[in-house]
Amino acid sequence: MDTKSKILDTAQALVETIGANAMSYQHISDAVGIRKASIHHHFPSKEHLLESLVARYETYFMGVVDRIVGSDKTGRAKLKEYIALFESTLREGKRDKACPMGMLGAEIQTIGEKPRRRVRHFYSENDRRLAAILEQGRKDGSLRFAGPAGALAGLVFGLLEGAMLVARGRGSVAHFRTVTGELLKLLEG
Amino acid sequence: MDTKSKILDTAQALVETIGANAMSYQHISDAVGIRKASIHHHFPSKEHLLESLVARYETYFMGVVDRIVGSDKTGRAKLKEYIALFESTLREGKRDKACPMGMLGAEIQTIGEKPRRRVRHFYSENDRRLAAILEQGRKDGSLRFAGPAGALAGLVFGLLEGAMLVARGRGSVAHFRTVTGELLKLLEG
DNA sequence: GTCTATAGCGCGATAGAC
DNA sequence: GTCTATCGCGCTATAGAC
Repeated sequence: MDTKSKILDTAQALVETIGANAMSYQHISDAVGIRKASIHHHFPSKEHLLESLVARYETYFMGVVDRIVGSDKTGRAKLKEYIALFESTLREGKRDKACPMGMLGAEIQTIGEKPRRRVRHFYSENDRRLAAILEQGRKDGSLRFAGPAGALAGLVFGLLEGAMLVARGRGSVAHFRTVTGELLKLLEG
Repeated sequence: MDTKSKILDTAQALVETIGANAMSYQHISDAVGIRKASIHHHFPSKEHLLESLVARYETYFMGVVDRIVGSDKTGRAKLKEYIALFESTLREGKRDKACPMGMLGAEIQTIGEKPRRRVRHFYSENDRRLAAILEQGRKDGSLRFAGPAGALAGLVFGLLEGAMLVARGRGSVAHFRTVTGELLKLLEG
């Protein structure tokens, strides 16, 4: 695997556990096994690094979600798979991880203009796909709710981000599972 | 107002906007109008400062919530007031603010052991009160849901924290209102 | 209780050799 | 593309005068 990807992998893991503000070139240097100056060769500034990180994550995440959307399942089954994506991040590694887009959302005022725009773009792209899943569920009868699917998509995504942060704060994946189970119950009427 | 309170007020506003990691003694020094060394006289270390901040916020917040719980209203009306607390924080000041306990939840790995314990304690105390509001709503018929009220309390709180972060990321209080409106619709059956 | 002064460190970033 | 070396800054924290 090339150095650039190794740097991004490490940076992403750091954002997921301690956040972008607490992450440093020194951390990445130690983990990847190259010097700080070499990181600057690939990513001239921290803002560039974060921008690349968000762009890569959006490509990866939307690819996974697109496969879920395009599969041959009920809306409710797709929603369950979507939720499972977040739970798998939470369970990853030794220490609980939060969604990188949730962490960067919390740090949105300090990450710089370009990363900020990328994070907003991620939110928009995600909402479109999640709304499509929910709308399908309503049409095929596997989910029950009133009003625009986009509004409910905002609820579901906000819930997943918040529940991850709280669950991690409590050191409890069980808490996350309880909360998402509750959501599914509400949407099954 | 005494210096200690001024320092805590400023620190809290900073946590709500940029987070604990981005907040520095220099920021507080500039805003309060005293020197960095004077802040250390009141709070020997940043960890002490954060610990006091969370303790004070819990006392304040639970006091407000207790008044809501003890009032003569339906469970649904109380839930609306509880939600309004979060929206008022989001609208506060020039730049959108997030809930300080949500911000510290995101930064939970880097704030130190004592503040971490206080944040967890806040979550527990909050859940008890929110569950009581929801349970009352179910009994008086103003809210409809199945299963333990504690599980739904986790859902509601997670949603509020997450929706605040996402709404702030999008620079849109309207997003928060849409999402919380959607939650109330789901709980009204 | 507030001040000046400073220690000591880690940060992001750059210059230039190889 | 990676290295050594270093710059300049901001950070938390401390010592000691007033």
